[in-house]
Amino acid sequence: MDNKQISKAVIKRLPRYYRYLGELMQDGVERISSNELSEKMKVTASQIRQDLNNFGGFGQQGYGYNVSFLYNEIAKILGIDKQHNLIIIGAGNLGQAIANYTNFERRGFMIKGMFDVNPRLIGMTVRGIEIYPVEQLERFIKENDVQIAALTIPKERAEEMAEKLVSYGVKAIWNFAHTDLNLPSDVVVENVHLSESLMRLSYKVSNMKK
Amino acid sequence: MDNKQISKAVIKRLPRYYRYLGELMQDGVERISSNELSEKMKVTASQIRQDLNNFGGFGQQGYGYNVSFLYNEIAKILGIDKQHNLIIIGAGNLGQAIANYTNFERRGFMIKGMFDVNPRLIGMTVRGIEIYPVEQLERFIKENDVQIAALTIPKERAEEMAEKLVSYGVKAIWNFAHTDLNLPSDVVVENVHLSESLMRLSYKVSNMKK
DNA sequence: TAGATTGTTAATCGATTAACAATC
DNA sequence: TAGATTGTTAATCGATTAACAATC
Repeated sequence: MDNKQISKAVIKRLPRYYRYLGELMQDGVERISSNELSEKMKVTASQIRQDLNNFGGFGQQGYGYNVSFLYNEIAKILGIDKQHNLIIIGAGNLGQAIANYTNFERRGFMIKGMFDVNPRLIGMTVRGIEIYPVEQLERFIKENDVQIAALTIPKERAEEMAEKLVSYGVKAIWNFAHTDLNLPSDVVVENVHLSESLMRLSYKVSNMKK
Repeated sequence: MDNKQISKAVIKRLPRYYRYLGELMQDGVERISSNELSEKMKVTASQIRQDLNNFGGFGQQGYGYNVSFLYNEIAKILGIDKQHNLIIIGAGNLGQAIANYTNFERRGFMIKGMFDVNPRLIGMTVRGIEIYPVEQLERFIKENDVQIAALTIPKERAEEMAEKLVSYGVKAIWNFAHTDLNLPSDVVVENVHLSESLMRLSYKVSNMKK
């Protein structure tokens, strides 16, 4: 919809704005200025105004921002005002952890099914979500209009599986495997590399001492 | 040890270098130039050289970098050449997923125990790691020299628990709770906010179309 | 209207890339 | 020595912050 390219740094911050605005709503706050919000979030008010103005003038001079309006606008920007169908590849602990997390569904991410190669898991359910054999992937993806696949399998099989998923019509991979996926440029990949996160933590601990 | 401040962007990239170097080692590659590595990793050779030179001259003109030497140097920088004792707070799926991930231990992160409030879980073990009641936290942390705590509990109890952990001597929190922790500045926090990651994915999917 | 606060331009800061002399 | 490639300085690019006129 927008023509000018929004910077990656801005996108990265949007979900955090969304989270804070949600909390403000729960607390019954109706309006907030960029200055108040900046104190809460520990960022500059300037950055908040700059970020939001990438998408349009959501505020009002002399008043600030209407919390619930802004909340909904950010939801639209993030595309979480629409439903997304999601499957989980790999029904191990991590896959099950994701399946158990009900908040995703509240944000429009419908977990349609889980898939695994382990015959002992097939047919079991996690919070009502069934585990299917990977042989049924193609049909399932097409029948259920699956756009997103969470990939929680060992890195050795990740790339091959990702390619398969894409060929079946998946548009986005939420990649938990400890490897980079090389996929066509029209496929979206969001990486969650836990081991890298832990190493960054290690760096900070090791180089603390001040 | 170093005096000049290393930029956050550089630190963020280090674990990825480490991963690629590890793979090169496994493939029996002994030396690599910044140019070859840049092609593999899809970054500029300039960036690689700049990044590494924050920490010292690891390469050699006309030769490139010795893979295993560089691998070990980055391990030292990241502090993963030393052992870190870690506990997991919250023995749900996510906590168990972390406990099951053996690679962490290969990198020196020893998972000493898990803790939960649910009496039904107490005494159970995950891959030999025992689940203890939270009442034993203080003693356990002191007796086992625990530096790092992975926090996989609901956001409502996260801040309070984090403060407790810090008061017991924990120096770093690996935070999976969907909230920001406000802790003393000498405590290290590394956030893994899965719901924010999924929203970023949603943004990318929704604004794709090119 | 006066006060408050946005939207937006300009200034600053930091990070990335390019270029090349140093040197193995 | 000649060729290759680093280490490092300089140039560019992008992101953040400051400032203030516009306006509710």
